[in-house]
Amino acid sequence: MADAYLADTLDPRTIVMTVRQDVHSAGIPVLCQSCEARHRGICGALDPDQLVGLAKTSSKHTVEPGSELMGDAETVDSYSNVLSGVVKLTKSLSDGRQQIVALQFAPDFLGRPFKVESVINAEAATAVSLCSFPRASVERMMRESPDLEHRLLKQTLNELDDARDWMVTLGRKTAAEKVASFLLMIARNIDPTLDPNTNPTSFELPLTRADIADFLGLTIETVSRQLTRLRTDGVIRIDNNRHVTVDSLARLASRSGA
Amino acid sequence: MADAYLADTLDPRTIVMTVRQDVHSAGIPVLCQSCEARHRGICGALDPDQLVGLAKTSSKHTVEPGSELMGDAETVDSYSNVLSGVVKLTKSLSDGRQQIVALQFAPDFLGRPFKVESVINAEAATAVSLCSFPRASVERMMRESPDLEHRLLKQTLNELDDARDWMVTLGRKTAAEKVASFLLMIARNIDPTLDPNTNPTSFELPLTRADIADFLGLTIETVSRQLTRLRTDGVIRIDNNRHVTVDSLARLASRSGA
DNA sequence: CGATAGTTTGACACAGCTCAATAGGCGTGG
DNA sequence: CCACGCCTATTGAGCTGTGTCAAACTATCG
Repeated sequence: MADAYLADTLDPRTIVMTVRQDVHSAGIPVLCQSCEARHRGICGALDPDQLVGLAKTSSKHTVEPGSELMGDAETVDSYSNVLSGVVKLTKSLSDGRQQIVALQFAPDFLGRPFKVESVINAEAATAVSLCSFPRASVERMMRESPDLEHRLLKQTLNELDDARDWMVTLGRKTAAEKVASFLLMIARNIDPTLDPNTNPTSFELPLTRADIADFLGLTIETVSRQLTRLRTDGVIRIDNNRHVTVDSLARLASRSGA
Repeated sequence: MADAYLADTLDPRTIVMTVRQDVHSAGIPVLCQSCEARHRGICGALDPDQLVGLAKTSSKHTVEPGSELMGDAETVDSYSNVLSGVVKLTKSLSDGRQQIVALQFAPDFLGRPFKVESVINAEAATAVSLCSFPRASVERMMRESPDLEHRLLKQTLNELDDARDWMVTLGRKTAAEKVASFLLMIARNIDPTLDPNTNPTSFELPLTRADIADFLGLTIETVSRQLTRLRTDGVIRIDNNRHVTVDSLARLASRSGA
């Protein structure tokens, strides 16, 4: 969580270009140059000048799995982009029952604008690297750049679509279908370019069994039983509890209820 | 879903005002004057000139319970504001299992911008009155008025919060808690000014038992049993299957698991 | 190599589902 | 005004998928 951000922006390469507003990486802070969020994420809405401004107060850092990123009922004082890893957003009932309401992957924007208090918990599911901005900077940028708000609206609409898709999974699918849906969703998010016909695929599960249960509205035991069922039926292979190989995505999809 | 919208906007009263950009209802189309959406909804983002422009192509109309407002995989060519009544948004699995993923009340904006196809179904749960705009008009307004997009972002963020709250209900609550949560949610949405201490409260259920079941991820029978249980326990009273009276909202809330 | 955290497996219980019958609300027509 | 039929809601009886509790297994790491 160091604040060594000025170092990067003072790098000589930052000011290599002479022509302003040039084609591509002209005038772009080094901090941002190889950043995925600049292309697919919300930073893509900013021009080089704005990026330089934002980069002055932003910082990259990496956190351990399990770290709290945003506490329930805590005041939110910064926003972040997820650069790598997986963040889980959770909500809890007073008696401790928990539900994961979303997973965030790179280059998602993390934080809830226009609300001082958050009733959601954000926690690193895996090792996560983030690029964080002070709340005030983001809100100023948003006022200056309608395109930034536009991108945020688009991401929010996508998250809303995802949330509603997941509501169907939670409300209407069987345990077996839930687990298959989960694996499918992970496969697609870990490798967004994944072609349904590209078989086999393999990936690391970013969540423990307990997390998967909290995401699917099931118990650990039921998740485990359904995974072994998929394994014994030859739909997936599992190594080291975390590494999953799917021979036929279509076969997995046919078990997901969609 | 008739296209008789010009009738209203040609009404002479529409062009009564002479002073432009004036304090309050100056220059505001009659169509909009007593419209809740102009105050609490997204139309509040528009100045009188813009309102006049939008009103030219907009139309109020009323539909019967059960009418489809937006078909699965149908091309969306208009957006609407809900002026009264309740719209249910549903999603279905291929074998017919259904989940209601949201209810929309006045003055919600109805439609999914930036996507030509919708994978969601919208259906009138009660009699519904709408104010509809051609897709193109709304999108032009959005480009012209960042504040409009800002309001849309805010509504979308609220809907996302609602969806995630409901995910907890679907994934982690018992049948009894689900039904109590549902009644509480309806009570709050029918009368948004509802003070938790204002007792008793009473309202019409906008949904059939089947709809409630689809919203809660339960069966009709379970919903019915839980309602009778709440009734025999004296938490609610039910007349004519639809009219519910809650003597103590706090007592209902304590059964909702929140 | 033991300790710890995560996972799997088994036996059993129970919440909620299924199927079936009954009851109530409401409009239509006699 | 009642009789009928239709649709919706309730109630009952039994079943089953998923939860609960407990024990065994496995991976990882000091």
